[in-house]
Amino acid sequence: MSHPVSGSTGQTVRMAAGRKSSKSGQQTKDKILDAALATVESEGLVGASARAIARTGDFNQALVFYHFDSVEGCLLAALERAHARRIAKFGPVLAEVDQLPDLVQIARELHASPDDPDHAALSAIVAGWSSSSDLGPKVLSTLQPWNDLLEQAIRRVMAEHPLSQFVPAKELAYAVAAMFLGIEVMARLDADEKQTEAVFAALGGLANLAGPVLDAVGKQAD
Amino acid sequence: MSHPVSGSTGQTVRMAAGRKSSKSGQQTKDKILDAALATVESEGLVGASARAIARTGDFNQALVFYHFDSVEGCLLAALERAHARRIAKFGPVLAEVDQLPDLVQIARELHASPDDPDHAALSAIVAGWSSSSDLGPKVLSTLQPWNDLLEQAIRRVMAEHPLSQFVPAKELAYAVAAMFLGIEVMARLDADEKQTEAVFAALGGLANLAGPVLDAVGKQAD
DNA sequence: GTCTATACTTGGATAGAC
DNA sequence: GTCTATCCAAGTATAGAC
Repeated sequence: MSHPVSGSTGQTVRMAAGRKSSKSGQQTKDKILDAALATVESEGLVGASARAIARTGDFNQALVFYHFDSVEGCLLAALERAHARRIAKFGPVLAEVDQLPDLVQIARELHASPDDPDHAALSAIVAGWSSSSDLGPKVLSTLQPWNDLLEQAIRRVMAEHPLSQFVPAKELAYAVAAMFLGIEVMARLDADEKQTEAVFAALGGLANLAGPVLDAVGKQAD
Repeated sequence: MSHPVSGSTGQTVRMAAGRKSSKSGQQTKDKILDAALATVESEGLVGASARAIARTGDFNQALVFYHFDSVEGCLLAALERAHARRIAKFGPVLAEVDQLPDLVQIARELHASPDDPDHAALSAIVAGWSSSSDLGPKVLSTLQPWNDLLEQAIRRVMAEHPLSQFVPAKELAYAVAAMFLGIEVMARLDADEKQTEAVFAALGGLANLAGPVLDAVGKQAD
């Protein structure tokens, strides 16, 4: 069935003492992670069993355990890789934001970037793993960079504003991150994208409003 | 709606031709739903199988299928019952809110009411079922009352303010609901409650700030 | 009408082939 | 080092007892 060594001739580069190149291993890992995310997206987190993942990617289900020890480990690795990608792509932009509308715009792009099909799966994993033991902390630490970036962005937005001292940036960043997570979760429940679009549009509008309002308050505070 | 015949003695009332009262059936149903929520809370949504639920409630696992057809059906029923309870309890209060700080306060109470252990399970189900087909819409319609209540509350908060016409209450309600959902999801990932507490406190502070700010802008707009 | 014993399906994990 | 055949546990669901 199928072709485990598609494309390449299976050229396992020979290294010292019978060790093969780790290249094929890495490729397989990537293939598994791709399949894992795709499966979560199509079947939901509950339906993402090792077998289902293997069906999606057309490989033997035991590979999941060989490469990642367990299904949970596999999904965690997928989560981490996808987040790393997204941070790499959006982190630099986010690090420059100093206006509220830009922040909303980035969230909007994060929500629906066509080249990033992982997206829907991410919120499903984060949300679905509000379960026990050691997974929570690990997921949380994967998410942490976003919070940090958001916190700094909020500080830049409020910089030099007279009210900035009353705005707890860390907690607000947490709340904003929670909001975007919540929107993703709701979007997955909702069939039509239009409502989500409307919400982002409304947030954008409010963000545009916030600038002048804060300015007005700033003047009045003088 | 709660117990139609609460307060009676709990005997199996004999009816014509060997039919028993449906009361025992209802009691069993409630027992199952209680166990279902408790299981989601302790094992996570993924771990909430019929067997796990039955273990928690100490009954035969097949009862889940007899009374609710499927595990999904059981969890959906549990979700609906719990939300109905919460709406019954907090709906009237929410319907009176006309100030931002009160809104945050209600969210805070919703988050941790000691007599309502269902809470953590709810967000887990909502979040985890961002999966396929017909579940999404059903969950969404269960959630709808909250959105409506929030929308009206926002309209009352903004009533007669010069900027009210620029605030899309429906979309903002959606975003606020998403935020609270997101906070619950994050809270389940997080081990310590302190961070969540801090976030609610910060939101409360900001809400207190918002009143004067909006007033100031209102004056300036004249 | 209510519940249990049991049949059958799928999933996780490993011992061993290549 | 990579992958497959196979085992056993756990899951869903029903046929039939009470």
